[in-house]
Amino acid sequence: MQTIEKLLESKDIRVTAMRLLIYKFLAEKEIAVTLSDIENAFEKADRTTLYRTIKTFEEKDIVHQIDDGTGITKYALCENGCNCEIETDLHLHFHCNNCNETICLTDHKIPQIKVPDGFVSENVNLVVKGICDKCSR
Amino acid sequence: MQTIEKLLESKDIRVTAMRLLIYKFLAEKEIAVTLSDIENAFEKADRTTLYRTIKTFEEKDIVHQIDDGTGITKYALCENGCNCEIETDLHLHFHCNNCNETICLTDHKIPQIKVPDGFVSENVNLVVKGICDKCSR
DNA sequence: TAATAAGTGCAATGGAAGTGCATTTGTTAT
DNA sequence: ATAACAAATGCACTTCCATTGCACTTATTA
Repeated sequence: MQTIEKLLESKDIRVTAMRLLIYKFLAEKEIAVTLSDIENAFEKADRTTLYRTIKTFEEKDIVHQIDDGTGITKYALCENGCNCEIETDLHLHFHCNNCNETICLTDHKIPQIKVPDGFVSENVNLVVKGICDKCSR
Repeated sequence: MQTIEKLLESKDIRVTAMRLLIYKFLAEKEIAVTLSDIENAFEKADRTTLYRTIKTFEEKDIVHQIDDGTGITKYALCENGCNCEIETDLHLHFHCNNCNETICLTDHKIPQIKVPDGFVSENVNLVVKGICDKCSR
């Protein structure tokens, strides 16, 4: 996967075996994953390494953090051209109360939210909870 | 405060000194509070009691839980007639990145969110982050 | 007033996040 | 090529919040 290496390099991240594996793992997943998920997938690797890898990815805008209300932070790959830090680019997340999975609804942007005078909106976190398409069938 | 007692009884919650105090504490606060906040306010009481009291309040829809992304769950009193469990009644929460306080914007209802076919929306959690009115002055 | 249920307090557990330090691996310059 | 250096990884440990089990106290009801 030459492309992943290029991507990492373009973000000033050194290419290591671990990072390639974790990137691939995230890319295969369509859902947001917890640190434990990654841990289970790579039992040979140390938790700290996985933790720091994810944090590195997060800093470099390769993954974004999701707070779906379960109390456990999840992570998902940013899409091509995803600018997580830009407010207007924020998409919403769907958390299934049945299978407990959280997915990015990338093409569903968050509508403009009005806040009272004096309040300055910098960021919006929107999680819709319910039953996902797999579980509702 | 006869009214608080009536309220608790109407929700099938036994009136105790502790519960009245905690209710009053929450009523005085305009912001959402953490368990630690309550703990600090009632140093004589045990943490467990406070925890279970809040949980009881939550079950009976007297308070609602707020996940503002700080990783610490906060709680706030439901307003009169607030039906937290009803989707259409959901208000949004504002978290100030400066003073770290979270408040309910009760009169700001969450706009209708469209989800893809197959997805069933049951609940929406919306947290706007930024600078609150006190800090922006 | 005895019996019972609910509320409270103490102690302990578990899970996730985060940090310090030693070791290994990779990069760069001589 | 190799020494010097920087980054990455692994291990151990700590902290913080959430949660539970059990004993004890308080309130309710028969």
